[in-house]
Amino acid sequence: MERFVSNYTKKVDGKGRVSVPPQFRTILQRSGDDQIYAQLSLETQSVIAGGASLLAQLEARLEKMDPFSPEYDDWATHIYADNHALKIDGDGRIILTDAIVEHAKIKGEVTFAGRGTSFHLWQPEAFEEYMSGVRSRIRDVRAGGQLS
Amino acid sequence: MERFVSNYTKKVDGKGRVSVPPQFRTILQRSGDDQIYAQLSLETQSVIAGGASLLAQLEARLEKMDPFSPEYDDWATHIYADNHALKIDGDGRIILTDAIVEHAKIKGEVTFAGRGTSFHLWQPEAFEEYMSGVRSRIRDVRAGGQLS
DNA sequence: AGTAATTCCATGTTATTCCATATATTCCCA
DNA sequence: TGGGAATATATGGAATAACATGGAATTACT
Repeated sequence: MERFVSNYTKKVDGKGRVSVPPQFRTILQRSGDDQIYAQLSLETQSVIAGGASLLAQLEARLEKMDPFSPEYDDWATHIYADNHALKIDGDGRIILTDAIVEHAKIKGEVTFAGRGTSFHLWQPEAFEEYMSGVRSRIRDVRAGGQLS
Repeated sequence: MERFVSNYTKKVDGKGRVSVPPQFRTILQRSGDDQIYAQLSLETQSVIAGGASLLAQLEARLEKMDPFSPEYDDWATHIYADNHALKIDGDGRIILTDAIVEHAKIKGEVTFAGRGTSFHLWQPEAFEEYMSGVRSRIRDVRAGGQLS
């Protein structure tokens, strides 16, 4: 399976439309996806996005749980109710929902950040901050001798 | 099978009419449902809704029980008597029964929340409260190291 | 006939699709 | 390797279609 790699920042117009980076669009098309599943992240002010395989991945975790447990209810509710299906239109654009825009504090621009089998949506500055945190944490671990 | 994903809030008019979100309506139509089975939730002030497959799912649980046990009677009664069949009219609307409105404390607006093979009906504020509980419980589990 | 329920219709609103142009990218050949 | 043409993308706006919503008309019930 092809991976979502690199990051791209795109403009959002007044109607909430954004054109999906062609590199990502191609991957989605090839796996037969005509829409993006976008889930609000619980850890950061970002959105986890991907094709049908992303939803399948989440559902696989769900299926390992006891269907009558409260944990199952919580997880299932989050997976489906906090998930937004964004159709890719004829021009390769998606429309961000209000919930997504509010959660990620998006205003004018969005960054699409590759994450392998999925990608994340960020407000550009928030993404930069997050990235510098990521980088310095990795550096710290290395300095401590964990990695060569 | 297609999943009920995302959440949508709709107005309820004086006659109790609500238009079903087109995304959900399409899924129901495609599976041949012209009505919605709506069951009062025993856990929360919400209503569990879906097509014929939802009822089939509930009946499957019933069939695993001893038909001569008191539990069977209770469960069977709940499945059928606490269940309201809501016809979808020509304009894509359903009419909420008084029992549903009272149980979910609906007043003016309802939220349709996707739950995969079914969806839930909530009074909008109650839904938001429920969701923040769901999200924080999942976050707590993760912080405790249960999930990555 | 009176009442309630359902279907039908009208209209404003929203969402989606379509189109046009500017810009960028790729490809081909000199 | 440097144009330059062809193709693809980005982006805004216009046209079209779908939807939401209230009320009226019709039907069913008693």
